[in-house]
Amino acid sequence: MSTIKDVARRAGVSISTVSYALSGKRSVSEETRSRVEAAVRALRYRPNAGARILASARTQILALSAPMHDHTYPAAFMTFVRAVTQAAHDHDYDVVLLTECDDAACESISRVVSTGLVDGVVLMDVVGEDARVPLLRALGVPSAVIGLPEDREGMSCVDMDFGRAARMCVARLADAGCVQIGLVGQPQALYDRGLTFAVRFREAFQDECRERGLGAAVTTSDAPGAVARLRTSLHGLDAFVLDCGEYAVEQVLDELRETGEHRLVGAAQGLSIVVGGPSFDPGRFDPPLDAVPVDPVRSGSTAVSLLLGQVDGGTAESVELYAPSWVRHGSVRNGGGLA
Amino acid sequence: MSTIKDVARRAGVSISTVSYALSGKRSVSEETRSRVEAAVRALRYRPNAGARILASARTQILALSAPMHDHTYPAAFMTFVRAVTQAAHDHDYDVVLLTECDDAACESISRVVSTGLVDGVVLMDVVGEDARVPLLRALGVPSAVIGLPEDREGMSCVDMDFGRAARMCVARLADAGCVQIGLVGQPQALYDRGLTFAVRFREAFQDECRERGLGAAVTTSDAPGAVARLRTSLHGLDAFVLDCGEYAVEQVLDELRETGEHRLVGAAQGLSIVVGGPSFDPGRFDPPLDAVPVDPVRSGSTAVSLLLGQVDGGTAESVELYAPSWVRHGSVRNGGGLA
DNA sequence: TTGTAGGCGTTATCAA
DNA sequence: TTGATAACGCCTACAA
Repeated sequence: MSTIKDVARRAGVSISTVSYALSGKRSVSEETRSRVEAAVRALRYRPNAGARILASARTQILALSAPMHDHTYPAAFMTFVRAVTQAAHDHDYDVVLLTECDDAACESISRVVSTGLVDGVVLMDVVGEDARVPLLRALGVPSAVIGLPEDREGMSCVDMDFGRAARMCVARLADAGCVQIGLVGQPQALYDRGLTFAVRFREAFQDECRERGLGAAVTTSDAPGAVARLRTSLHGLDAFVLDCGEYAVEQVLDELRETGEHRLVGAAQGLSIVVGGPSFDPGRFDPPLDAVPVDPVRSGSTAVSLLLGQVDGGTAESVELYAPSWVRHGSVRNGGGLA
Repeated sequence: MSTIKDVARRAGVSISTVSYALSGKRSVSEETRSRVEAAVRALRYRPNAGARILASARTQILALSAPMHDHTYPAAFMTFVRAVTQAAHDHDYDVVLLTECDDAACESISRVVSTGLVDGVVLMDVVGEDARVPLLRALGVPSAVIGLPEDREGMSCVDMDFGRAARMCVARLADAGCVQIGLVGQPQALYDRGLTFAVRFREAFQDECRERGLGAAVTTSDAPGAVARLRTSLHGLDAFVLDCGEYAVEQVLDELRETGEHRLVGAAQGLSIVVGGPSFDPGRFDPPLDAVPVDPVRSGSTAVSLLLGQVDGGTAESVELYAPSWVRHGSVRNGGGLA
């Protein structure tokens, strides 16, 4: 491996000139610059990461804390991880992936931060009272949170507005003439863990139904039979909101299939269905389903931008809850009150 | 942030003594060691990553090249990524995740290697003629491949023996008395890309059926209707081998459900089904399915071990194809010829 | 058992 | 516009 010294010698200039020619942090004559560039190419020079980090106190690396536990949805995990790494690479950053949970997650974060391995930390999969949040604050490291922890003083957060998403689902169903709405929520464990997107969605769903005087029932997607469970507590059910994983959506459709009701999804006299906040494609079900999907790319790139803003000396504390948008596939009657 | 200098001063020893006390690379008296440790705790000292990397030419970081394209299975991706990061952490290594595909994947790899950011590279999702393989060889960097590229001279590879897995599926079905076997393979795109596990499985399936004089038919899982397609080309179908994604497995079961055949899966006169090489749980289907699953933890930890062996000066070139093992859930009649 | 000191490859300050 | 040179923080021969 050739070093900056070799480049300097070959280009007939000093080391510092090479450094500046490459970083552009001070002006260099056109002629020297091209001599330096030629030498760089000839020697296939690449600045050494360790030396650069030591001298500049910038690593061009950020940590992504993406804890993986039994209830992690693979599709969501993958999509968000991809979005964050993509956004990071767009800004010439690499990503160190930390997959531990709970205490081990905190230990990993403190290790990479306090050894100076990373310039900042992105948090995925946050819960209401997330131990990583006070940790990041204590460490005083640039950071961004995908999700909405309770305690967000001084934190930068980004997420879809799941409350608004739930209200949007209810509103459209109501506009379409539905009056008895059942929610198939996440597995109970997610609420117990306090995953904020799930909690926010469910609460807003109930609030909106109450405010509109609609019948509402709620169940979780731990076991099959969600449709039957909802029907026992709410008669005349005419719409479903599915805030659950891909597989649970399939189970609901299977249940409807047994009675042939799946053929009437979206029909004037049939059931209406909408999926809340999926990170998978709601159009590939049979029948295709309307949805209010999250936007992982937006979440990821916003998180990275918020983070890098702090690295460059900016301030933190900004919460970006972006508006949900509706994706129509015809599973809500009357086109969701708009047709 | 306190440095090794602060620790040395506080402990009343020299810098090198602190270094040695912490690394254990030379003996230190019990008394000084404890004084050093006390100082480390008091100052919350953590060695600086950049400095350590620069001085030691070891980064304790490895790159995981896990290209994400449209056909990537989320569950498999997640499981393997987790396994690799877990194994790396067990060896005090961090993982830089590279998600780009094709040329961009190669560029990322050469960047992190030639800047000296990583000590080695793990490859996931390799295809037969994978451009990353010759690249790694040219770079002369420690590496390990999860999968089996054509050209593996000087490479360390690990994977389940998918050929043997396919033969095992056929053998058990044959032992159970099945004579007409249909394979639902991966989407065509995976074969076109040359993903080795898919190709190896399919070829071995066909070979084994031929050698045993069994009827065999093959289709892909691009579109629903796999069962019907197989039946048009093979009459009297009595067994299925499913080497495909989770969703495609569901579709096959749905198809059988329409005719009520799903109730006879595994029965003496019914259909037999086995899933080849899944990284998802085959027991959660209805009915639960027998399978010959991959072992992502084994693949990941073996890959990391092979890699770190090279970092410590060992040699490369070793191919570990571990034997498949059968997971029984009752979807093959006669218990797979063993009951 | 411990200390001294050179070097790792950059960046950035200070002169020129 | 350019060049010396002092950090950056740690590791590790070499000495004692």
